[in-house]
Amino acid sequence: MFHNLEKQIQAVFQARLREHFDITTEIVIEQPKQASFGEIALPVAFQLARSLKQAPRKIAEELVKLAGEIPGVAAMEVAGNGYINVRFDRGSYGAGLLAAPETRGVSGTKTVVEHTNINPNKAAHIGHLRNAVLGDTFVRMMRFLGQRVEIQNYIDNTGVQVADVVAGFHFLEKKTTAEVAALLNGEQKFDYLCWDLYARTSQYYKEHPESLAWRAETLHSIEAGHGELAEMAHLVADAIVNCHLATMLRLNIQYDVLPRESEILHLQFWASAFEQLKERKAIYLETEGKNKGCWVMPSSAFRGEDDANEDSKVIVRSNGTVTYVGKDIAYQMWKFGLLGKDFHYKLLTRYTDGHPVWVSTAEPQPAGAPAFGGASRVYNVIDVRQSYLQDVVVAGLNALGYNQAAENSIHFSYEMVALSPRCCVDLGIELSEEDAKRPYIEVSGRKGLGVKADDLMDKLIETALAEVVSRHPEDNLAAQKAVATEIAMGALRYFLLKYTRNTVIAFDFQEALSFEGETGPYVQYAAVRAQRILSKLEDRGEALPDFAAILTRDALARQLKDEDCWQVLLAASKAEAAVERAVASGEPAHVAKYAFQLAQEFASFYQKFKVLDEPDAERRTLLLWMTHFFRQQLEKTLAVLGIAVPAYM
RNA sequence: GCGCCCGUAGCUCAGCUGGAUAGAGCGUUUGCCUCCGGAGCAAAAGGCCAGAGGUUCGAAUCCUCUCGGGCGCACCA
Repeated sequence: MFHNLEKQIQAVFQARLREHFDITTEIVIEQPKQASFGEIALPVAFQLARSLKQAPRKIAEELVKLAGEIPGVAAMEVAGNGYINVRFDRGSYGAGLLAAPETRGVSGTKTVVEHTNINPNKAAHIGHLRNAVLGDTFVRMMRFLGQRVEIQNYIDNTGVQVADVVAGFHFLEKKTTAEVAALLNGEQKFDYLCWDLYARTSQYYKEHPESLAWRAETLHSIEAGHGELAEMAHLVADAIVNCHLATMLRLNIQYDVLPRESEILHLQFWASAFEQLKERKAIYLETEGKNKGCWVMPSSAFRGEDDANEDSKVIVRSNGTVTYVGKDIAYQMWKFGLLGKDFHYKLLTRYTDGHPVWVSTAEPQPAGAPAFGGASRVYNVIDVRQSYLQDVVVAGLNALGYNQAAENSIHFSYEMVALSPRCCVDLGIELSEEDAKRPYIEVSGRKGLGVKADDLMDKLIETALAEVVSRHPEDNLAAQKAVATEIAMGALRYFLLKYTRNTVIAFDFQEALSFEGETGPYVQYAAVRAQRILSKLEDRGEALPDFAAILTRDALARQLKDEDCWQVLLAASKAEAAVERAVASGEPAHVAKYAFQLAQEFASFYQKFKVLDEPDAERRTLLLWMTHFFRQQLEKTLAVLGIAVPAYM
């Protein structure tokens, strides 16, 4: 509704400018500094002042005259040096909201979002959570706007990190595959056990460099695809993937398909990409220097001509094996349907709502899997430190002549989650004097330094449960736990989303565990209170009034003269516009910010108006409708953020 | 050395493609439960937007330089 009206007003001004001044320009719309100035403001006169050689104010006055009557607009005023402030016709705006819920079609082209991508060798930590929550929320945002999106979670089940844990089990702990298998259902969570083992193995390498031969042997076995070590690697990786899926599900994060590196190798995805790269001369065989014997991509391809003297990037090592970037180019080509090959898929599991998760496999399977990949746009949610490698992947596509795909390959980058020095102290981690002075300490899987995702969630639930129990001692424990869980997960998702992507989060328990102020629970609380008013109405034996029948356009115009009511309604009507803007700017934080502002508006409304005790019938109906509308918009916005509305708080 | 990002209230952060008097939350101070539950509301204090130049009607936002901080630049992923 809000957005449509904006578009109409833009169109009118554009048309008038064309007709009378022969000018084609974008009509910028902004929010007036003060709400009392109107609903939207147009600074267009300033833009034109120069070319028309007239004072902005004069131009603005003329434009207002030329614009004439616009449906849905009550008045336009020139203010300041030349702003055009537009006031909506409140009656018709309200009637529009009441009449037509917004509907959207579903787009035909597919977008792929790749996120999570955790090495399957240890428990997930908060840094992984930021990745998954950002990716998941961005998917929800796009789906909300009617776009078709496929969620991929890439599994590097054949890499160094898995190999190190396998080497730890086999060489350090002298365990057989059967013995490792027995640990899967043991007392300690398997991903936690591997977390410790990974840190221990890394430490052992450091102290005994000769033991790095274990890694080489393990990697070799994994690549060959048979033997005890390869078998153990599969066991470990598959088990950890299941742990990760369970961890993410706690935050309501699901996937469509898990493409695995083992299949990229076995199905020879790289061979196809390699042929194309050689044919197009995107890479060449280096014959001298330190990269002699490697296939490399010249730096000019991904750095620009100015830095042509920079190092080129090795794609195939002198021993014939392909690097990570090479595999990633092949994988990226597959996502766009440009590789000429596909995985086979088998059903890995179904979520309780029936949604299937597929996993790649090397053997042909009976039909049943949907068509994956073949996207027209791809978002890779990867932290900003890998920008350089993502640039190389895009350069690869460009060098192959796939410029369209290159252009639609988006590195959805974000900054890391680090630990605040205080947080390290809380965790009992000793810091060097130098580190203690730093603004934040980087998480390190190799050192076992970090906050595990499941631990954090447990702690949040525990904290929330204490609150719930003290506020609602009458309810049973299971219900209390369910509510506490929704609050805790809401708090966590909001915490990870409130920062814009390129802000480093210095993690701090005190802030993450807060349920007051700009937090998820604050927003949830607003929705719960709105719902509570509506259920109180039922408790009193009343049904929801027939809003449309009572709230005619005239009645709305009458009632919405109240500035406070109008502002709340206006804010609530902007949910769709807020999501649209956030998708355009690629910033989930904007949706979080909007949700918070909306909750603030309602909290204020709630304090000011006693909805159920309102004596005037028409006004009471309006307040009830606003409460209902607000609740609906808030729930919708929270759903986009992946946050539930608890039954009570 | 080269490249990218950042520097806004005591602290943590917003500030959409330049636009009206720079905004939140936390913390501090002060009010508000005869209630649709206070995980809340109302209000106060708190700013040379790191610094210096420039571009223009107009700069926290764009350009240049300086200072301070972070991250990249493997035959690791």
